[in-house]
Amino acid sequence: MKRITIDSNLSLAILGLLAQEPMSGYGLRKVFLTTAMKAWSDSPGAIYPALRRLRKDGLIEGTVQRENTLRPREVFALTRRGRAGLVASLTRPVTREDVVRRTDGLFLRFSLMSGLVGRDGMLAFLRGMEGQTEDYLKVLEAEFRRRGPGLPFSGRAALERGVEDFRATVRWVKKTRMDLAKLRTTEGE
Amino acid sequence: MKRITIDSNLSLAILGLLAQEPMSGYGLRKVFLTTAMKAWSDSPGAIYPALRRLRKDGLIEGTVQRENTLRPREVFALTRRGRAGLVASLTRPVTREDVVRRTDGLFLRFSLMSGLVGRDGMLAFLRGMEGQTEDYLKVLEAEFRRRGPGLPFSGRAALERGVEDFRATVRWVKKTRMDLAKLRTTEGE
DNA sequence: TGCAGCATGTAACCTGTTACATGATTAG
DNA sequence: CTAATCATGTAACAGGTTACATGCTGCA
Repeated sequence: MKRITIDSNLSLAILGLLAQEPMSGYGLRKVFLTTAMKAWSDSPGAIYPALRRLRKDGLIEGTVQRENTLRPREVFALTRRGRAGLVASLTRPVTREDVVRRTDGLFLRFSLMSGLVGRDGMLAFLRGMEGQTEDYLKVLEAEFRRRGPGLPFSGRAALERGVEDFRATVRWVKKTRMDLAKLRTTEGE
Repeated sequence: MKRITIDSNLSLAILGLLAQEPMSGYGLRKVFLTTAMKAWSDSPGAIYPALRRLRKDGLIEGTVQRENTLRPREVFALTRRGRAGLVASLTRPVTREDVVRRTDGLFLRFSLMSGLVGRDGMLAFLRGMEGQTEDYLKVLEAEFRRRGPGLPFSGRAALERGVEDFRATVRWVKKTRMDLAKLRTTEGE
C-alpha cells in the first residue's frame, strides 16, 4: 500500500473536520462559511469533487441517508486509512517551502492536531516550525537591511510587514510550546 | 474597450515588476527566486504562460533581443494599456473577500503602488483596508470569545494566532497611514 | 572541449472558481 | 402553498505544479 499524503489545504481541512465529527458535504460548507475557517472555499464545486477524490482514495466513506430518493443525503466519515493518512500529513517534517509558501497550511495542520497527534508530535512540529521560520527570518532581515533603504515607500512598508509577520510567528511558536509543555500530558490529545 | 482587471497575484506581480523595469521571463524568475517575493512562483511553467496571456491581452509587449537564433531572448515592457490596467487593479476598492481570502494579494498590491499611485490613492486604499480588516477582526474576536473556550488546545492556539495576525495588520495600516501622511507629497509617488 | 549556468519553453495533471441546475424540506 | 433554505451536483474554464526538453554562452 503506497504512502498517503494529502496534497491540498482543502482536502486536509475536510479530513480534519471529518475526524472530529462525520458530516455531509453541506455540513462542511457551513463550517467553512460560518466559522473562522472562512479562508477556505465553501464552494460546492470544490468540496464535492474533493470528497469524491478522498473517497476514491479510500480515505473517507459515505453512508447514504435517504436512499431511494433522487436527492440522497450522504454523511462522510474517516476510514482507518484516512485517519492514518491525516496523521501522517499533519506530522510531516516542516520544510522551508512550508514556511515560505504555505504558512497557512502550517497553521491549519497545527489546528487539527489535538485528538490526533500526541503532545510529543505537536512539540516536534513546533520545533521544526520554529527552526525553519527563524532561518528564513534571518534571510528576510538581511535582505531588508541590504535593500530596504533603497526601496520606494510602499515596497519598504510591505516588506517590513512581511518581516514582522515572521517575527510574530516565531513568538507564537515559542509561546505555544511553553503552553503545551505546561499542559498535563493527556490534555489536548 | 473593456475594463481590464488582473486576476491572479502572479500576473499582478509580473506587471508590477515590469512597471519598474523591463525584464525577460528569466529575469522575473530570478526576482521571485532571490528577493522577498519568494512567496510567488518562480516556475517557468507559470511565468511563461502568464507572460503570453498578458501579451495576448495587450498589457505587455516583448522585444526580441537575439533574432534569427533558435533561442531568442525576449524583454518585456508594459504598454500604456498595461500600465492603466495595473493601476486600476491596484486601486480597486478593498473588499471583505480581499481581507479574508486574499490578504497577501493586498500587501502585494500596496507594495507595488509607489510610482504608480499617488499618495491620495494609497491613503484611500489603506483606509479601505483598515475598515474591512477591523470589521472582520470584530467577527473573529466574537467567535473566539464564544467558541474559543470549548476548542481543543491546538485549535484554540491556531485561532488565537489568526486573530492576532489581523490585529497586527490593523496596527500596520495605522502606522503606514501616519508615515505616509508625514511624507512630502511628491515622495514615494 | 565540456560543463555550469543562462534562457525559454511544453505537456500532463490537479485543483479551485464561477455559474448554473435541481430536488427536498420546513416555517409561515 | 410558497418561499427560503437545505443539499447535491455538473460544466467550462483558469491557473499553477511538476517534470521534462532544449538551445545558447562563457569559462576553465
